[in-house]
Amino acid sequence: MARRSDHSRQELTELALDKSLEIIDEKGLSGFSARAVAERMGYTVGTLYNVFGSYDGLIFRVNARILDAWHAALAAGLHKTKKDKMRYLAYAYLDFAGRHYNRWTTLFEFHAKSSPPDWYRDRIDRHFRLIEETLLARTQDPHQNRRRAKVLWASIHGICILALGGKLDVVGSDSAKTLIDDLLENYLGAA
Amino acid sequence: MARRSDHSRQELTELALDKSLEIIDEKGLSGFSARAVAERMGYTVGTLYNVFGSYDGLIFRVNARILDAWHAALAAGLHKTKKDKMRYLAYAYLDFAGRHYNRWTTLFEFHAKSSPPDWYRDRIDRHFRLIEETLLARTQDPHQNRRRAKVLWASIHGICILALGGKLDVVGSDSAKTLIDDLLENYLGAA
DNA sequence: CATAATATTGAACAGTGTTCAATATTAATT
DNA sequence: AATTAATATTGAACACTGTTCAATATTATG
Repeated sequence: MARRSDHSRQELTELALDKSLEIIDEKGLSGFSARAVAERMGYTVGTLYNVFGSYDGLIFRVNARILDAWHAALAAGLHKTKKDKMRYLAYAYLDFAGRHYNRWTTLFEFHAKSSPPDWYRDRIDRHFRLIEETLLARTQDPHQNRRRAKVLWASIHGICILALGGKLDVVGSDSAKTLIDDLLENYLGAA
Repeated sequence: MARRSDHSRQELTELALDKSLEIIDEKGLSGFSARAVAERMGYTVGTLYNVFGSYDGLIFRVNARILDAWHAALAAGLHKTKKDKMRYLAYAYLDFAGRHYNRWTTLFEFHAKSSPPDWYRDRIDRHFRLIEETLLARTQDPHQNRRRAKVLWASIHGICILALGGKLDVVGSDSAKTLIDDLLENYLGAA
């Protein structure tokens, strides 16, 4: 039996999240389970439930981790970019989704039974604000800006999720990148 | 015990698909299970597996039904529409997704372990061709046409899935319809 | 009418999230 | 230091999932 002094509560959550991402990287969400995580931690399901309360509670934390990494990857290069920030953002979006495909799809394949906690919604908002602020360099009208941000956000998401999921017959020249180029060219070029 | 003369094989599949859609309409994919379908049919799981082979096999058939209904809804009004067919198509897309939300999300929430059968891919292609052909009225270059169809297809999909899923803060004026309008206006207006 | 063929059943299996009494470990108190 | 209170950990149990398959019931065939 694992002694309770082996890991503090915080170390325990850290360990759980690490092992969770490990499993997701290896097998995706379908290979993910509470018992699988517990086993890799060297603990049992009970302990996991004592820490996270429920399966949903655990995955929300895992997804928050993924969102944090994703946001960091987007924001990092954005500050260094001077011209055409919007295009950089879209590329970086696609790049992360492709590089960490299993983590990225987990964000959307997971359908919680309960509604997301506040700290999770905050991370979604933060993600969205990135596009909104990048667009702000182009437009001044805040209403129009928000609407355009939503359209671009949703469109880029749609392109990534269908293209990377192999549901758009994207081969050769018509890669996901090309589609994003086409979207930005025509949508923003006209606006 | 149900006699095997009660329903022919075809009647059996029909019954199963009907009950499946019934459950999905009521509870969504999370309330859907092989046993639940069998129970409503008045049979047992074994019979269901004898007919459909596997859970994935069943759901692919259910989803094909949903795609058929969706395609019919899109195509029906499209032929009657004269001007701005593209806008009609996008509206009809959104309308079906909203009117039969549980059926629509089932199409995307279901993640098969096996790759889809040919007759399923055909239905996806047929769906995509609708946009492609509608666009053809605008452009002549087939390469450009295909690319634009993909971009629009993915973008509209992204808008619907995020907006209807409540992940875009779409309230008041910024409804999903408004976003679609904005997309078509700017993307096609420039092209 | 006997036999071959097959449709249907229901129990069994391994897996899932979830709960919770029993136990082991630590902290607090005397 | 010994006892007691508090809590972390366990593992069995529950209801559910998809899946399999021998046994049985039903129908078709010779």
